[in-house]
This record gives sequence, C-alpha cells and structure tokens, in this order.
Amino acid sequence: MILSCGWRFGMGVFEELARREFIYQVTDPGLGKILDSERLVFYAGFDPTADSLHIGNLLVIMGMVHLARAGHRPIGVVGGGTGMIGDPSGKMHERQLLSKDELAKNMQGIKAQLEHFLAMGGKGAELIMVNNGDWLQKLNFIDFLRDIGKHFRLGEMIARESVRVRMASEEGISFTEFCYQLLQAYDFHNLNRAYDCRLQVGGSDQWGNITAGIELIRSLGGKQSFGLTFPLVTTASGAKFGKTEQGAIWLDSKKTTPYQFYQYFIQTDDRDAVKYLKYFTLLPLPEIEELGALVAKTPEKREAQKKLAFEATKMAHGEDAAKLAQKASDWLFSGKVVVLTENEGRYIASEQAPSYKLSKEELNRGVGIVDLLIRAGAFPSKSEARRKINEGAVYLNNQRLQDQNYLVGINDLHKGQIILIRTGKRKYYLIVVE
RNA sequence: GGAGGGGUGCCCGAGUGGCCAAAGGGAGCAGACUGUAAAUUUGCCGGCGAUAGCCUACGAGGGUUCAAAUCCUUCCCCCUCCA
Repeated sequence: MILSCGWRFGMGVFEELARREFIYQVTDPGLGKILDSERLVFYAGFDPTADSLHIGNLLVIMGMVHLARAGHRPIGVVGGGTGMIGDPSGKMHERQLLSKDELAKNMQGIKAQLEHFLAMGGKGAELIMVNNGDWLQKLNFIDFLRDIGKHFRLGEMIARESVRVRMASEEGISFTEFCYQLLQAYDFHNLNRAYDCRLQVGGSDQWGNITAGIELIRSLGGKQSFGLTFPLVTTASGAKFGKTEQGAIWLDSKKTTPYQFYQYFIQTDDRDAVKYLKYFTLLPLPEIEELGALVAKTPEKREAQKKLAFEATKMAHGEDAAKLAQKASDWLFSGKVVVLTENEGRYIASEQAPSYKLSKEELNRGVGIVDLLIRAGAFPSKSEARRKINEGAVYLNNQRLQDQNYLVGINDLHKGQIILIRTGKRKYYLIVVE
C-alpha cells in the first residue's frame, strides 16, 4: 500500500515496520493508515533497574526509531512506580526499592541512550521522558478502586494470557503481580490525558497490558488508542538472544565495549543474519536482500554478519567506535597475528578488547599462567583456569599452552609490549606491560 | 484458621540415613570439524588444591545420629482443596 504522505519514499512507516518483521500484533488494522496520515504521540516502557539498556531492549528501541523518523513523537516511560512493586514471585529476594537517586540516575542513563538512538535515526520528534512513579505514587487506593478499578472486569483480567499462564503454573501469581496490568493501563491513560498519547508499543509479552490500557482509555471516554507489539527476538540455535556467559550485552560502552558489542553481532548465525539486519540496522531493504543473497551464496565470507556488526555498533556507539571495533576485530581475527606490534596492541587494548596491565618488574619475575588468566578476567577460578589449560583452550600469543605451571615472563613479550592471550576460539585478552 | 502437597546446583528434575558435590536433561564452556556460522561428536561443568584432601552446599535455624538432602523440631515461602 503506497500512501501519499511524502516522507519515506512513499512507503509508510507501518509498511516499513511490517517488511522488517517488526509487527507481531496490532490492536487495529487501521493503525497503518493513521500512522501515515497523522502525527501520533506514542510510548514504550522501560525497566529502570539499571542505568543502561541492553540489547534485549533493542528491538523496541529500533521500533521507536522508525516511528520517530516518520514524525511520531516518542515518550519513554521509566517504571519508577511499577518497578517498586516489581515481580515478587522470586521467593527470597523482595524487589529492592530503588532509591530516588538511583532511579534518577538510571532514568537519566536510559534517556540518554534513547536520545542517542533516535538521533542516529535522523531527525525525528523530540523524546519525552517520564517516570510513572510521578503519578502512581500519588494514587490513593480508594480513589483508584473507585475511578479506575471499576472499569476492569475480573473475567477479562483473569483471562489474560500472562495471568492465566501464571495461575496455571506451580508458583501461582500474587495479587500484586495480578494488579500490574491495572497500573500499566493507568499509565497509558495518564499519558493519553497528558500528552494525547494514543499508541503504546512494546514486546509481545506486553500485549495484555497494552490492550488493558486501550480499553481503559475507551471506558473513560478518550479517543481511540492503539497498541503494537514487536516479536520476541529469537536465535535460530535456540540460545537466548543477547545473553553471553558474561551476561547481557549492554548499550553502555562502559559495561560492554564497542568491541564486545561488535563481536556479539559478528557471531550471528547465518539463519539470523538477515532478520537482524532488518531489526537492528537502518539499511534499506534492497541492500539487506542483497546481503541475504550473499549469505546463501558465499556464507563463509560472512558479509552479512560483518555488515550487521558494523551497522549495529554504529547505531549504538557511533561510526567512529564502530570503525575502531571493526579494525580491532580484523587484526585479532585475521589469522595471521602471532604477535601484535606495540601499536596494534596498544590500540586494541586502549580502545576495545579486554585488557590487563602488568608491570615490567612483575613480568621479569614471571607470572604464573593460571594467575594471569584470572587477573585478566578470562576465568573466574583457578580450577576453571587449570581445567581449560588441560583442555587445550588457552593460547599464549596464539600458541596453544598446555603447561599449567608455565611462568609468563619477559620472553613472551615479542616486538611490542603486548602479550596476547586467547581462550577458546575467539576470546582475546591483552596483557599490556608498562 | 483446617487438611494435604511442595521448596534440591544457572534452569528443569531424581534422590527418603552412609556408596551424595548429589542421577538425568537443558543451558553454558572447551576439544575435533569449520566460516569468529550451524549441525555433529567428545570432554568439562561449587570453591581451594599437583594428588591426597579440605571447605561450602540440597528454603532458614535448632536437634537426633559414628554418619542427614534424607529422621525430629521451630520458622519462612509456594501450590491445591476446605472455612
């Protein structure tokens, strides 16, 4: 469907999203038309448990980017109120209340990241950032029951997928969690009142909460509002997307360096490459199709993965950082590097890859390989390090090292001032000597 | 409030007095093969330690016993039914 609204080569944003496989469910098939003919205010919610988002949030972020590019105004909602209630089902640990300072800090971090992504998407409408604690904490229970609770039917609330699954599960569901949908519905209603926000987007697990909001708005006499959910990002091999042994891949370069970010994406399964290009880059679809053809024809060249890694890193960290990450990766994975020159090593270490500083004196004395592996962060315990050495998983300057008692010394320092440690096939650690 | 069932390692789950650091599966890591892919296959998978061994662990505390994940007791939490 080609609509005449001018701003996207004739393709409406909904169509674009659809072709990029962003659309999982829509509350009203007419949404596409409205998105192409009106400027809407829309929102997505984020958990303020950390001062950074991670790539599990990336699809929602990119969805916002597409919408914002098309002229729709984004609101980022941080769950400072709902986050306080949280999910109490995990037995021991009651959800910690975030302090005001923490919350403010986390919200600030998330806001900056969203703004960054929106800016990378080109000029779009300015982001509004709000904390739902601002209104949720003011609520009075009796008023809430009378004004809001009245509009909810228990049958519907219980029938919701998220609730039903939990009720059927062994651990059940607490009243608090059960009420979550009310609060999120109230958020939407509140944003609808305050900003004329008429669209909520989110992950597919948010469907029930979103529709609850839409119904509440309607019951309270608001204009028609909409919901749109994005699919769950999966990996072809069944692993969780965005999880590594070190934990989540964060968007904050202090938590996950651009090099690590780049590495995560370059390791993408062939079967996922095209999908991720559509999701996580702004490359035009025809270009993505071409890359897809290359995956089919010459998969060993990994062109799609390289492009994906570069573009995704660029979105998250900017073009300069993406180039640095790419260069560092090229060096390390060229297959030729036995010993890095000082310049290369310093460059990689300072910019990107995990590195560890060692003094010259200490190196003169010699450092046990097991200790060094732990200090460099390669393994969490000596047992683990020893085990891996025995398995042949440890490489010193790209030479397999199988002597647990090996003392790393000054002789391991060729050309430059760098010692290259690798564990497994692709995890590098640089030891920088000074 | 009553009756019954349950809480085991990252997750699922077996184990009802010693042979249990705890079967099996999943996830993860590593070796082989490869393309920084997948599939396959092999190994590892609480910590310290070269081995022996030691320490920490089966919801939390206390107890019985030479010996407890397993028995007793108190407490906490979850599920189902009844009130």
